[in-house]
Amino acid sequence: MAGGIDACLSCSAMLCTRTLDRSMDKIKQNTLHGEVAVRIRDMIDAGTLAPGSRVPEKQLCEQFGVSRTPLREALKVLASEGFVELLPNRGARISKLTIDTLQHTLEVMSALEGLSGELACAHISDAELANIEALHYQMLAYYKNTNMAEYLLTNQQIHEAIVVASRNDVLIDVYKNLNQRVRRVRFSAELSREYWAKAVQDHEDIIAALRRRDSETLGQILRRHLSDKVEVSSLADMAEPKNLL
Amino acid sequence: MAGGIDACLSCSAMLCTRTLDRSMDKIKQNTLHGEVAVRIRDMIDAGTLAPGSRVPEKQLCEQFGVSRTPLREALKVLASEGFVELLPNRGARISKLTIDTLQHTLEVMSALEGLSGELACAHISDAELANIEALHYQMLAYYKNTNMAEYLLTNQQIHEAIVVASRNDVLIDVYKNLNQRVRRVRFSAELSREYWAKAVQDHEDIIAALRRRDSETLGQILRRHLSDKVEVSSLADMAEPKNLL
DNA sequence: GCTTCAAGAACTGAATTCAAAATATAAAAT
DNA sequence: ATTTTATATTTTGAATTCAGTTCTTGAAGC
Repeated sequence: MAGGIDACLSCSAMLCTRTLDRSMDKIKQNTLHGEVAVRIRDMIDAGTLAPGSRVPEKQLCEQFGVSRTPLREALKVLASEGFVELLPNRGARISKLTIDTLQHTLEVMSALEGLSGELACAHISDAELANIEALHYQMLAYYKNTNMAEYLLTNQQIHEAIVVASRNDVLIDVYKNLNQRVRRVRFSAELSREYWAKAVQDHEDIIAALRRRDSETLGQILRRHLSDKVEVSSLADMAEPKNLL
Repeated sequence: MAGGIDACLSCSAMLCTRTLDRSMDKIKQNTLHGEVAVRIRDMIDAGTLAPGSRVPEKQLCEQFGVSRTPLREALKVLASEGFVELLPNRGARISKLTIDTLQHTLEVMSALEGLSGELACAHISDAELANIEALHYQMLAYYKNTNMAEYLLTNQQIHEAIVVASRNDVLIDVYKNLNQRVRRVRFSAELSREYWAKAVQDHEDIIAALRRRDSETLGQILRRHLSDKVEVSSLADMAEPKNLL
């Protein structure tokens, strides 16, 4: 059981390597503190740094081979992103991801995806649409095979492609950040048969609206799509029990 | 002319003291780098640090009476928030706020306000609604008196109150951050008579929908309200000419 | 006069140092 | 035996230091 969860988490980390995060890397300059921040985020996702535990500065410095200065710079940034909390004179602690915060984050992401959909209808290229259609059929295949890990990955890629098609850099940036925050639990979700079927139907509608460039409809669907997930799916499974405040 | 702009900018800085920013301060711990970040943000808003110019580390250290360590920590955070850009081996530069970025930011804020409206209908208390109604009538008075500065201030307070009423902390946090990013130009906007009348009508509808707890309608209005502003108002006046890329 | 290059000064990024605070350990008292 | 107090150790926050880079200045060459 624990092994299964671990496997799933590392898969979710891998996913991000394959999708939005790395595709943005062209712009991103390689600062030392930035690299450290990436590593720490990954360790949080992987569970190597447990939510609620203190950040062992010295140990991480040795592990990364850097001094405390860039590490602490990274911690300030991670704090402003919500990954850690700064405790006065007690360093930093890994943030817990409560069900409330998860719900709130997915609500905001829904709103952003809704906007993405509207904007994407105005800006998407034929090539991008074709790519999304291809991902869609691939996803349907995974659904039919009950391959949930690959389904979730492809599903995520579709949503990211729509966000990118919005051509709104602020939107892309904020969405990416929020997605990172919930990464550690999103891909450990166990979808119920019922919900899964509903999500797939949503995606059929999403593709149809996108083909028609029907921004109104696409916006509506996407604003509900993720929020529904929060309500319908086994939310309790997504945020680890120990993370409930 | 320059004096007038300065006055307006300092007013916009003051505004934030009176509204969302400080009301959140209960939670916020006073870290040194955090204080420095606040000061630098204010200096950017006030124009003391000009967009496009390099950040004078040494000078600011002397001015704030701190060493470079906390200052540089603040700069990393400000970079992740988009206020400055980090140039490898060349320190930090104050970000320019282009018209595109402004437009993109207001679009995202619109989407967030739309969600706020929907959530506020479900969660708003009678006291909060009464407060918003009071602000609304106050704002109408400023409109009739053609007092644009106070109008914009009160307008902002209404929108913030709705966002807070959403009871979604992630939403409040992201909105606050985006609002900060555009603070420096938002309150220097010159509204046309025509647009101004339209905005006021929107607000009548907003209050009405809020009273009815009509989340559908309120969401729709709010999703358009700010975006319209972008299209209708004198956008060119909002982003300083020198900020156009 | 203008450009090119070199030496020095200033600045940046990151490691190190140091004082203050927190934590752990050990001794004393109940 | 348990709690309290005192001391030592560790950790944190921030200043300082230092190597490497960029910028400035001025002389040499075209």
